[in-house]
Amino acid sequence: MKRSPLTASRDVFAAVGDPTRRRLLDLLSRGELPVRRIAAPFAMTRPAISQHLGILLRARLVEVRRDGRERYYRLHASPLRRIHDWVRHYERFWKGKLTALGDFLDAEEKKERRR
Amino acid sequence: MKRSPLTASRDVFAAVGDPTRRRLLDLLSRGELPVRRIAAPFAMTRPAISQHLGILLRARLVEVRRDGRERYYRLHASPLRRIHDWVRHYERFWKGKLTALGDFLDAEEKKERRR
DNA sequence: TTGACAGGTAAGCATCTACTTACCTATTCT
DNA sequence: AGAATAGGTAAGTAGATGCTTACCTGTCAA
Repeated sequence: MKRSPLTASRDVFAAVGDPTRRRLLDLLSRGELPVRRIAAPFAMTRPAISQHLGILLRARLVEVRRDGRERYYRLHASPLRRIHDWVRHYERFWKGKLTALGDFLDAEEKKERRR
Repeated sequence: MKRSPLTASRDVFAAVGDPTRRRLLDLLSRGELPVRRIAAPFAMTRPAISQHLGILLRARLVEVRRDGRERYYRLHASPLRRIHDWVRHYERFWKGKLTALGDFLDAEEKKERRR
């Protein structure tokens, strides 16, 4: 699978694949914040946070609002819907409702393969 | 955020962050398959697929069963629950139910900050 | 207007990642 | 037994990632 240099910037899955960025979203789910405030609880420099925010921005997971010299970032959760929908497909598997059917299908497929 | 060399191996989010691995899970959701069958539809060599399966295995997203010289991989969806739970937390945001409250909280926080 | 603050951005670096090819072991088929 | 098949694993590589420091612009306050 080709991965252009900006994959994580666009792909919600990749964007959320990083634990720091997940923490950022969690933090922003409490309400909008200026960068300085966002960066404070993290053990990394502000530019690093800025870069993570840039990735979240390009994945449309956050929005910015300028106010004087500050930039307030706020959560924009809707792209997470894509992940939600994808995972939801698998819900039936871990809920066990499909175990029997799954096994049945597996067996059927094995028969198929033998032909 | 420190990332040991095997991060993706353990972290479900990272494991699922890769599009190829997502496709693998989708494929396996139809039933178990031997590696050769799994690799067929992918435009990449079998060892590459083997490595991806290794990562999914360490993330406990798949299980293997040996049968002669073949190894049947099958989906083990339950770790996806973690992602589901995490995303579900944000559901209320994109459903818009919290927009008004969100704005209210933002406003409150701004007042707070001004003090 | 000069300095301090907010924050984006470039350059550089160490490491990780997603592949490849080459090779090895276990099993089955003749 | 010997060849073919299934598939794991090592080593190498190009490029992506996650940081850092250095620097720049825009805004506010004295």
